[in-house]
Amino acid sequence: MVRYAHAKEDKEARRDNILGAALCLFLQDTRHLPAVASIAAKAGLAKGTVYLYFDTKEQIFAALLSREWDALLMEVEASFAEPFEHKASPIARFIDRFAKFLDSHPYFLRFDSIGYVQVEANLPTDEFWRFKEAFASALDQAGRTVDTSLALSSGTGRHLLIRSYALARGLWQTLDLPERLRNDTRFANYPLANIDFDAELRSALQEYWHGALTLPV
Amino acid sequence: MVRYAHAKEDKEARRDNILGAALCLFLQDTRHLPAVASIAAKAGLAKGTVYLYFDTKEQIFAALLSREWDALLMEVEASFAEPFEHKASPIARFIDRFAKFLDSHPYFLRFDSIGYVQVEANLPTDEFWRFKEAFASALDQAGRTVDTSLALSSGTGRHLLIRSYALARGLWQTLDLPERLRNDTRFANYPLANIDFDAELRSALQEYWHGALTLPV
Amino acid sequence: MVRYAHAKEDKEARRDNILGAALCLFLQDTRHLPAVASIAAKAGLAKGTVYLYFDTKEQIFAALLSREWDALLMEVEASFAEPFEHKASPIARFIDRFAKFLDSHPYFLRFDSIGYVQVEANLPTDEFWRFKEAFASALDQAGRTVDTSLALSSGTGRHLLIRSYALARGLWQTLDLPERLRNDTRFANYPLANIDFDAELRSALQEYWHGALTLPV
Amino acid sequence: MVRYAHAKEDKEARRDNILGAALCLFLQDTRHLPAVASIAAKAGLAKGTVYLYFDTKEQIFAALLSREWDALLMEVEASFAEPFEHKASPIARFIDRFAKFLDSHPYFLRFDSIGYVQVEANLPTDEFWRFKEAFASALDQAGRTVDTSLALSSGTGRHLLIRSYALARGLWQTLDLPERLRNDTRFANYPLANIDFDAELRSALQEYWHGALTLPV
DNA sequence: CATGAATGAGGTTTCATTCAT
DNA sequence: TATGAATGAAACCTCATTCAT
Repeated sequence: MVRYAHAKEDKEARRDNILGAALCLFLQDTRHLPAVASIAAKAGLAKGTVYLYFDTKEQIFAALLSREWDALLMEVEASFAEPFEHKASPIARFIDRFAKFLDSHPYFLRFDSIGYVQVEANLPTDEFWRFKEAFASALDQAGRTVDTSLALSSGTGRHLLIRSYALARGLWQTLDLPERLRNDTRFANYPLANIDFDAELRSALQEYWHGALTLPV
Repeated sequence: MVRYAHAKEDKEARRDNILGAALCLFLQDTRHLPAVASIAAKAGLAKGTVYLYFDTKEQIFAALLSREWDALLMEVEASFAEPFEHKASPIARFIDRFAKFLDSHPYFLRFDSIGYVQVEANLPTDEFWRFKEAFASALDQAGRTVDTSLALSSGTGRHLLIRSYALARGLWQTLDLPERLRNDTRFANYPLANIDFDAELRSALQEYWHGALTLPV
Repeated sequence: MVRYAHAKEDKEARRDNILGAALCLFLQDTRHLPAVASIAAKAGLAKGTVYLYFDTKEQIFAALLSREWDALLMEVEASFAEPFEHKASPIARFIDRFAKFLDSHPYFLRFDSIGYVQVEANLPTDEFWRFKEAFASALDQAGRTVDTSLALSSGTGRHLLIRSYALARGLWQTLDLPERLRNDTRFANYPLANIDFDAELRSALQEYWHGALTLPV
Repeated sequence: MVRYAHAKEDKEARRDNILGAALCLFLQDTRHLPAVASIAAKAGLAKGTVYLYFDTKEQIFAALLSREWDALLMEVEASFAEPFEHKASPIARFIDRFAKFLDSHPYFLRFDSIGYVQVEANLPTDEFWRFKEAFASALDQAGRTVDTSLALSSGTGRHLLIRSYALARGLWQTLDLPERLRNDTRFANYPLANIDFDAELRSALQEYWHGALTLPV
């Protein structure tokens, strides 16, 4: 990493560096947004430098969220856009990939959950709309892909995706418990502690998609 | 309201008073937990008085959440426990009551969302488990009522309820936007702004329950 | 203990009760004055009741201190006033009794030390002077007894006592460490932790009295 | 004073500045540790700035105490280490310098007294040990200088110093009265109010050292 | 571009004391 | 006399952000 990021590519590298540091710290305590000071320290930068790349603390996390959302929606599109294989229906493929994505990005749902509360609440208005519109349009596009793939009426795919994600997010928040309480003796007795998120999600999605596609109008 | 709440009923009234003030303030800015100072002011009390009734700021909100959860789960149980009327299946009745409850308690989902982040993260450990266990056991009971009503295998009802609520919570967080942005001109152009939460939720629940009950094992 | 202390003797018993509770709590954390609430609880009374017997929190501790001072100075007087035994000089007897008293009243020096800072600082003026004058006159009297016993010029005995006590108090503060740090591993390595207060005090007093009585004017 | 203390020397100046402000405020009410807010105000800084230089309020006062202790013990060492002059024995020189130091640092004994109660009780454990060990080792060194100068057996010097200081501290606490009471009419009648601390200390030290060095073992 | 010192609002909690009951 | 609910002034500390260097 250069010391003075004058070139555009160096700047982007530095920006990524900051994002990486923020993510890393967030993973250590997923109910709190890490302090700017600690992000800077982790990135090997001074506090002020972080503010050369982001206007606001929340902007950092909004950027991270956007990045993750893009990745997820690309995954979704791929599930439906890829050439048909006759053994796997695109829906089963979608559920599998969706669940795998969330499983391999354990911070995503935590992040999004905290994002609803902490990030959206403090994001400067402009930034907020940019963030939301990026999300909405990526979602639209993925929804259209679903429509095409499954020959649904326009807009149905988007609904399906929104609800699928709603299920995932809602389940997560119901089942997740703060790390610091995992060692507590009472944890073992907590009935919801033994539910496996991944299995639960797959099962819920199957039920939901089955219902959505078979329910008479 | 008496000045000195000596009698047990007066104490409860005061406690409720504080909870009411907290809720009222929360509704004005649903992404932040109001400060204790403002809760006290709203309730017409001194800051210290609030701490006579609650040990911790988070305890106030945990109490509010518990109270809401109890009300919701009682509603759910009622949907399934009441004598069968042949025109409405218990499921349709459940969906209707569930949606109505959330519609008439607009803060509930916001509250629960912020609760996941702010309340759980800072609640003293003991209080946390009391809170969680109350939730889990009320949920268990409601789940059993569903099992009985629909003649399901044990534990299925609880799953159905968890997923129903997950859907509600997840949808809410996807569709909700901070009040302060409702007046923004860009709001009108935001595609997800025009989706009606109540309708969306009912539709999603119908799809889900239909799927859950018809999906071959 | 009666419920309503109307009779004078009942009142005094209640007052003593409060003093006892205060002392007991103080012994558990000798660097902080216990809270009035905890004193009341320990005494089985309501907070307000304590204020029927003492105007101020500090008054409680001033009363305790006075009581201890009286006991100590009586002990001192006894050392010098008792009939001569030829094997023990009154000085050796004084040192022994003085050290024993402090050893068996472990809270005295702690109390007095904290008293200098916390009690005197907040005692209402009138109360303060009553407290100080009681001390000064008891001291005077004891000093005169020393003068008589040792045939010293007037006022010398008081000096000797003041300085003896100064040595005790100063040594205590130098050697004492907060309880919470006694378990710390670093405690073992702290050179002053191994000095025995009682032995140190006896030795210091012997040196001092020897010097005071032999130093040529 | 520069506005931004980047250079090391500027930082030290600022630190000293804060210490000075703390000391100044302490002198105005020697029984209470001043609030951080007032220290900051006095130093012309924001509250947060103070916390850039000290982790804790108590650390400020521990630093002041350490500084004073170093100065005092250097003075002590100098008394004994300087080349012999035949008119003044090192002991007389020590007593003179010691008394002068305390006379010209009127806050030292007050500070140390309040330190015993307020600082030690609340200092974070690590900081506490650093503080105590600095004291113990400076004391050890000074004690060794005394040993050498007076040809005493090892460890005797330290004892002599501890007891000398105990005498000073104890006398101070016995004779000192809160400023606010100096104007009180009753002050004039208080017998201990007329005792001059400096004279009393010198006399007590002479007696003690004479005794310590002449007492047969 | 990079730094990191300075800012200061903001928030929680404690507790001596009062006073209606 | 006894109670204990109510008070509200402190006090400490954090941290996002600014800005002189």
